[in-house]
Amino acid sequence: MDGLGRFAEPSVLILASLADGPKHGYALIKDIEELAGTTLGPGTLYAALARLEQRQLIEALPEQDRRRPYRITPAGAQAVRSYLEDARRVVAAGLKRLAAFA
Amino acid sequence: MDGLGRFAEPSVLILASLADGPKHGYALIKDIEELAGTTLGPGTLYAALARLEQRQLIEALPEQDRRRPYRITPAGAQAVRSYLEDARRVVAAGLKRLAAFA
DNA sequence: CGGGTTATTACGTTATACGATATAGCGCGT
DNA sequence: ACGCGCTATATCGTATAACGTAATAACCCG
Repeated sequence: MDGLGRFAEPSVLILASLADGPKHGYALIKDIEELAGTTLGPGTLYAALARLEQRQLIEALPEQDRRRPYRITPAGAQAVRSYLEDARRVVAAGLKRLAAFA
Repeated sequence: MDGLGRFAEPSVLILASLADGPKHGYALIKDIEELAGTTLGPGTLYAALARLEQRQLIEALPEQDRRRPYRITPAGAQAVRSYLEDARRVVAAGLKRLAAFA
């Protein structure tokens, strides 16, 4: 393992993935692999989904086949947008400092 | 409180702050407030410092006055750099999706 | 009808974030 | 001299969450 993990806050990755359109759990795992290069285990993913639904940042859609799709809510989109904008600033500031680092 | 926290992984913020030059704990709190707009409590900060030192991503310098300064190691710089570069990609991808979101 | 893929749920361990609290030296005004 | 607020660090407890593993089951294809 590296010193630090990678950037992989599951809830953020899930919301970002759902901005694309509704997806069910398994599809999220696959999409996030492409989006972020991280594979979320089922424990991580479904626990995070439950928390996000509880906070009303996502909402469940009617089950189809064996799939439980989720959709991002306006509150969820808002939350992830401000998170990502904040992150962009911090990441830029951090990289700038590192560039100057001997 | 917002739905999600802000982007604030203490260890990343600490390493980014130390890229500027060695600092002791209290100075880190102040610097990170400006860098990221987050105030780390003492519990968060000193615990994170201990973990980072244990992983040799930072190293302690001799105590001066009542201050215990830390310096980032090459391994620490490397770790935070790859973390931030990864984060930059993911954040950009996420914001792109959100921009297309109705 | 058997094996791999899709899909979800449940469980246990470990890490960590974070607030609260404790301690103490220091500088300054009165 | 006294108290107050700021600097500075340490420690404890709790709640949350990440994550691996395993269990379950339906589906498709050969």
